[in-house]
Amino acid sequence: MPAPLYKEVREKLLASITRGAWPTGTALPSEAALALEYGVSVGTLRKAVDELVIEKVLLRQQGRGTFVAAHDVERTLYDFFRIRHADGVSRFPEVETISLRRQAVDAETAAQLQLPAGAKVVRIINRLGIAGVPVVLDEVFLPATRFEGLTLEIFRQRPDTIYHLYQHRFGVNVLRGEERIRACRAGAREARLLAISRSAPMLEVERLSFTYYDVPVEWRRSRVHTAEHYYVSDLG
Amino acid sequence: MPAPLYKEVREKLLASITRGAWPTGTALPSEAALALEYGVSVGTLRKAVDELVIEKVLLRQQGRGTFVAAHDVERTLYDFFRIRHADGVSRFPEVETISLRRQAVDAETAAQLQLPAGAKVVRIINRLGIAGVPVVLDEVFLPATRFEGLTLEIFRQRPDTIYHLYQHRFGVNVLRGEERIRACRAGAREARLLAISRSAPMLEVERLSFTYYDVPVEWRRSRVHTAEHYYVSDLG
DNA sequence: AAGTGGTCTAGACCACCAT
DNA sequence: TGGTGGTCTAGACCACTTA
Repeated sequence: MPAPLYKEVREKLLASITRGAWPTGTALPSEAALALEYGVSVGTLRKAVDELVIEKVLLRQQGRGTFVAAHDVERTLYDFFRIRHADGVSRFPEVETISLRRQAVDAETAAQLQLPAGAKVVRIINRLGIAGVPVVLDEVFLPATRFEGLTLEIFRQRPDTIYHLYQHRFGVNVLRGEERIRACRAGAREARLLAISRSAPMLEVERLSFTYYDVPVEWRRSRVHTAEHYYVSDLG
Repeated sequence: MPAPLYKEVREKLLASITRGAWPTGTALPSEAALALEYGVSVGTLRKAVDELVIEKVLLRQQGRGTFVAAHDVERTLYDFFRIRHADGVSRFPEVETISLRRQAVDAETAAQLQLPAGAKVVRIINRLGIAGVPVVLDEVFLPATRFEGLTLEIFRQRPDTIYHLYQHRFGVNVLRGEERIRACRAGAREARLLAISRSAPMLEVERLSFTYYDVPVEWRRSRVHTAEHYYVSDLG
């Protein structure tokens, strides 16, 4: 047999989830019911669910059920925001959206997002502050086809995190990302918007984010002023 | 019952491993034998081993056995070396050890390594090159008591990686690390040893590494020149 | 009390490795 | 061929949540 049974079950579950069989935040049928439906034992069904829980596609709660995971503040703060104040405390940043507009994709972004030349992207510029101090300048690129109808108004008035907005409004579930970091100098724009001196050393962080099946859905380039902050990364 | 049975079995296994019951690289008794010894079912024993495999304390090989994991080049390259050439290819760095000496610990390092004031540390300075180009200047601090007998000779003549040396010569198994990254400017030393201009922007990477039970065993501060290289990090 | 996920068991069979 | 880990099953019982 090429693939183990629990891998096949995992695939069926994932297919159902991406198809929208169970909307974000709702409960799946019980493990016993799913095992019966797929014609496998509960143990095998659980092994399939285990994997999706590790990938944060599903969320188990003892006594309550198994749910399609929803992006919330904790997920964003712990998994997708790697900047800490020098005191070590993890705080949620204040996001101030400066602009949002649609434009033709540039070559670099097209390559990262696997878009054809000439495709349209939504470009959003944000300034992030921590405890009132401006620290990050963000440039976000989204494939326009996946985010039709996204306006500055909607982006600014989201009640929760950016990735929660992607998920509940556009059905785009960001599961993981890859970041590349270089040192750079502040340019005129960073100096002005972050109130720092030109040519101050900064981090340039590029992020490519993926949804189900490793499809890229967001490309961003951030510049981080690390005088009173740092970027954290776990090894091992 | 406070802790599940498989957690207790995990603890017993980990205790035996740290006690040195099975030297690094050797095989444990079979799962059936261990289950019998601990008085649990094979399923429960496997669940305990599963966790230690995820933590990379143990290594399973179908048909051969379960082994105490040994640090090798792949582990170092994929888990503990986050610098890539701009072309995206992952290459193993050339390490050139510039100095090794013992000295009294400074306040910062003492706090990180949880050492008392006045304790001795081994301080090692390395220059790392990628494809012949010097890229990183490393300052490594080790608690002297754990690394008695470590000399420049031994450090330079290790056959394998630095963490493999720690493991097989001093019984120190590095399992995970935490890194903090800031932007900085090259100083006189970086400019001289990496052949770059003074005040060029660089990354300052601080790493605290841990062994079993989250005990810190190594503290290092690196400066990385990112003109032709970048640092990678995975999110999610 | 009923329903959910979490733990644990005992055993069968398969895939792989060494000899 | 014999021993190892990998998969899969069927069922019992426990812990937790909700009503």
